[in-house]
Amino acid sequence: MVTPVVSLHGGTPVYRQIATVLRGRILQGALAPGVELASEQDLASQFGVGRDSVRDALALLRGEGLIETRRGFKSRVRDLPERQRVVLRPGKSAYSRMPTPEERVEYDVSEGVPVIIIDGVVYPADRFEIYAEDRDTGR
Amino acid sequence: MVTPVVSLHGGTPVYRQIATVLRGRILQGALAPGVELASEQDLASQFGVGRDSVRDALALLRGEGLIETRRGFKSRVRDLPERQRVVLRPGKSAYSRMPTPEERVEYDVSEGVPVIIIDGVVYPADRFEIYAEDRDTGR
DNA sequence: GTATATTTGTACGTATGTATA
DNA sequence: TTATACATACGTACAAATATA
Repeated sequence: MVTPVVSLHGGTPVYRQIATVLRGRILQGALAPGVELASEQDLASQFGVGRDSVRDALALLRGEGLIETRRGFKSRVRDLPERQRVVLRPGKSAYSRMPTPEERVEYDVSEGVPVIIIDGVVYPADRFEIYAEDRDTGR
Repeated sequence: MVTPVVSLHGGTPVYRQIATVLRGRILQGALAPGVELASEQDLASQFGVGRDSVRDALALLRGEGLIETRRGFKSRVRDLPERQRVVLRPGKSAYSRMPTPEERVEYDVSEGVPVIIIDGVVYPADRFEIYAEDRDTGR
């Protein structure tokens, strides 16, 4: 396979071009959940760019919740768990926002993952979804 | 006022220390919504660090939805609009995640702002909240 | 158990591009 | 036109966490 073209003169920043390539591989399945990406150094060599551009690209993907990175490890494609239902009772409301650093630690929320707030209770949005209960059927 | 202490040897990375200081000023009200922050260059001088550390700190705050940055402008504290209610009908579910780059453009979603998905419809989470309709009262 | 290498994180620098004032 | 400000992209160096020999 030929290394996808990344050009300095295409108008689009290099790091976004790289992010687009990697995002495509993830969404298309070439990079399956749980799979490790190449190291930043290797990606930089493969794309013929500096490590900075690769890191910016990976930061974008992290921000989209597509990959997760830990120091000492290569980046991995995120394995999205099934979302559990949280019932939103009639008359109640819910909103979503990014977590504070403290909340990220307390609830073990990955980068690029919002939280949902119901009655002041925090639900990481990658593990929970909201469900409006149907009174008639009770489910 | 004395410039808050930022130390290279405190264990906590400099850019996080700076983010903590600025976040505190925002949440405490010293930096009100709509107010401009000092330029990256000035902040770097004030804190006695490189521009990179300041930029990393601002990126954190952007990711938390606290500030917004536009090329050519100084960063500004975000002015959060009131959230409009979106009714979640009984039996329906909603979830939240970070938007794709395309969605961010299409729906004009700022950095650090998640989206809520109901029936495939995208709602920027800083402008909408979910409401479970109460059938008895109709509101 | 101890080094050594690998990998990401942090922090600095420089230069240039693009948008605004 | 000029100056300012943020964005991009390159580089270096070292720290911290992990994996390996």
